[in-house]
Amino acid sequence: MPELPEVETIVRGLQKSVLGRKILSVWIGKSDFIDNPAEFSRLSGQKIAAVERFGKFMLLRLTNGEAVGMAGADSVDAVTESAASARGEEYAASLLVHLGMTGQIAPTPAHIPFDKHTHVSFTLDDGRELRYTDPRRFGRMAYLTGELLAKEVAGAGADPLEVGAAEFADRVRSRNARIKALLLDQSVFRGVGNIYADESLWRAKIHPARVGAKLSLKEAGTLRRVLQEILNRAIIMRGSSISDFLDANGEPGEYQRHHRAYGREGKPCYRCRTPIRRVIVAGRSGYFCPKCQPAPRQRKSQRRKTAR
DNA sequence: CTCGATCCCTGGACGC
DNA sequence: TGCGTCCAGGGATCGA
Repeated sequence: MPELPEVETIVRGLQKSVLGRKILSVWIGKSDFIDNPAEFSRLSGQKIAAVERFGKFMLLRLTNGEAVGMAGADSVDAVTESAASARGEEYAASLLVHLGMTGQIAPTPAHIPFDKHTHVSFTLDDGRELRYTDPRRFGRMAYLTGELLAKEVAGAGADPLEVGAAEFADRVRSRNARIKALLLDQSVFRGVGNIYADESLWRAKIHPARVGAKLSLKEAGTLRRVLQEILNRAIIMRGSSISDFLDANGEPGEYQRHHRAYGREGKPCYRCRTPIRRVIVAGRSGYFCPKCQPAPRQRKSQRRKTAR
């Protein structure tokens, strides 16, 4: 399940492998995970000018190989466009890619047969094909121009690696939802998923069902610090390979070896040896140490819902 | 606002 | 070997 570190790993791989390549043509198989598949024909002829990560999204920034301006664009517009482009502020369009649970994207030599679940393939000008493969199709792709992209970006939460202590504490402590739900909410912090939520809560010794507003300033500060440490460390280790995550070179990440809570139900806590437990919080499995991460006093609305 | 439930989808685990 | 069943889970959506 690609979260921030895994997406960052893939983005860095794509920056090395496809930056500057021109898309010659597009092939689409199943398209039910694409916002606007008809628009994809516009990708032909465009150049991949940048690859960026935005939360769990990847953005392939595109510049038009041909004249950028619309019909009738005069030279002033052309100069403006060029200057803006040089500053890296504007692109003709962007291809938004979300890997969902099982999505993979990688350049592949054209002679290699398609994987069973390859749904999109971009033929590049160097003979390779940038292929998107996703068995469960929980991912998402969209061809976005400036305004659509702006709308997409507007609702996103803070980047957990960039957010300051004050803003982090405010985003958490102004909410009555449980901290696990807040960490998973992409409109609060963009990029955090189940693994790194559990890992950071374990490190901060905070129970996943604690209410955001009831965290102390000190707890919020600790949580931010360990979350950033964990994400940065995971990026260095090229992410966690839980199911089938592979980086751009087909190599698994290493960070799963450092998991302290996620997936460790019944195994001893690395701090106190108490068996790790699993609960459902915010509709997701949550792994935690019942001793190190003491449960909050029960609210009437959250009585035991985990039995089934 | 916050919650749980439901759906999307397929592969893998498990039971027989 | 081969079924059937259950489950995982990011995110959208809906009703409570």
